[in-house]
Amino acid sequence: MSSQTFVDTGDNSVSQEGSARDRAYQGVRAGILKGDFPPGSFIEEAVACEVTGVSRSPVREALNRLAAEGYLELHRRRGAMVCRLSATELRDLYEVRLMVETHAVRKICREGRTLPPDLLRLCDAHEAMPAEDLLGCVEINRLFHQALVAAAGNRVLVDVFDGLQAPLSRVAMVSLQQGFGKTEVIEEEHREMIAALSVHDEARALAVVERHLALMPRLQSVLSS
Amino acid sequence: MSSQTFVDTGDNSVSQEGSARDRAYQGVRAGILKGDFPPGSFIEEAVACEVTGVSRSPVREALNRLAAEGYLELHRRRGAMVCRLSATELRDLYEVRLMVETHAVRKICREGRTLPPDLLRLCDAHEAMPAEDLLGCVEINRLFHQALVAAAGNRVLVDVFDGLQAPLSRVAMVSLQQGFGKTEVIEEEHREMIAALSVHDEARALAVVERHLALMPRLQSVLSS
DNA sequence: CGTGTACCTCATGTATACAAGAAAGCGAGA
DNA sequence: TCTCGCTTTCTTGTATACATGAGGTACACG
Repeated sequence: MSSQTFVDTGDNSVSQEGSARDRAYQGVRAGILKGDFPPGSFIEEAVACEVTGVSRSPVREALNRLAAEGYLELHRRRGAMVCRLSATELRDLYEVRLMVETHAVRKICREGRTLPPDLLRLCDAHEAMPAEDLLGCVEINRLFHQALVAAAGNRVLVDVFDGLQAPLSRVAMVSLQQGFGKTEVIEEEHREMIAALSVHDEARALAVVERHLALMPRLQSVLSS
Repeated sequence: MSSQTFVDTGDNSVSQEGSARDRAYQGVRAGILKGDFPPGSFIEEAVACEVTGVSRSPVREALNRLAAEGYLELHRRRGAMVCRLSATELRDLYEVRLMVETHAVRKICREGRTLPPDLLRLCDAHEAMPAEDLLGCVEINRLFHQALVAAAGNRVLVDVFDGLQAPLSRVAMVSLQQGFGKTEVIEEEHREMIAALSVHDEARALAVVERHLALMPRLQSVLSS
């Protein structure tokens, strides 16, 4: 999640061992995604401290970062509320996501860009991933699309895409939990995209992307809870 | 700057009086834009404390926010470095900005959306603004384009646009300081955009936007210093 | 004179103590 | 019994103290 401007250490993994702030960030984020902190609920700093085992200073920084990424809403002197996902926001979100990925696909095809080998490896990793590791599946999926956008060669575009990831990850997580998203289908469509992009078939690639992104915004009701 | 997910108090002004964190944020941001902290330099927390008159806790939170917005790069155990703006990043940035504003313009025209009265008032405000208030001009310009994008009716798109503002504001600031951007020209083009959008003339509106956004990325040399 | 090492300094990362405001609970009056 | 207001308590906002690791300097050795 390189939306935050850190010196990227290169590893894009979920490094559990890092600073106290990182542990707090990972812990609270996982809690939100897994549903331990439901939408609309407030996360008290003290609770976050107990959960993650660090003191308030790094916890506050983690909460600030999660707010900047769109997981939380900070209410002055009230605390951090887990964002609700409304139906309209979901629609807006997928419209913007489609705009971004469409732009990337067009650029890749028109400029004849070569795809990085990461994309294929991510498909294999997706296949090898145990189906019960929901967080892992979501992460792999995120990395695939991120690599796709990155292949367009515009770093700012990747940053924008990363900025959408907070609600997208939550949607994906709920989607898998509810049994909507089938990982096999997703992976198959990913391979289709690679096939179309490899030969710079813009029309076909766009069609696949649109179909792929049209699947998800079904589960509005589940989210606002 | 609603990139940060706060409960918007409604006023979009630069409220100097707020929490200590806000004062620190405003102070350091202004210092970066005015050039007191040149690109590539490190901002020590102690210095930021002296400048803004608050203690390290709120200063750290302000620096974290500025990093999330793209003003600073946080180096672990090294501190906060003012981001350099490279030529390629500038190119990428304007490509993405054009994508966003183009999308907004298309949507406004195709869906026959009415423009908010704010747009005209912002033009008047721009005209009335004293030319020596560079920060104020940059802010007005930002608000105009933000309102334009907002008129498309997609909140996420506005958030994405806001996320681009850090480097855009810096470019605009340098542009004015160096005497590149003429405020009269900018304002005139703004009025042209409004005219084209009011009658939903998509082709003309797109042409104006492209011309308007093509002006700026001239001053690569000035920025990386 | 150049280089390497050890120590020292200082900035950041973390923890904790203090201040202030908000919300909930309690009591008195209507 | 309901309502208004006060007090109490708890949470967040801010300040400061302590821990840790990076970088610089000085000294010794080749």
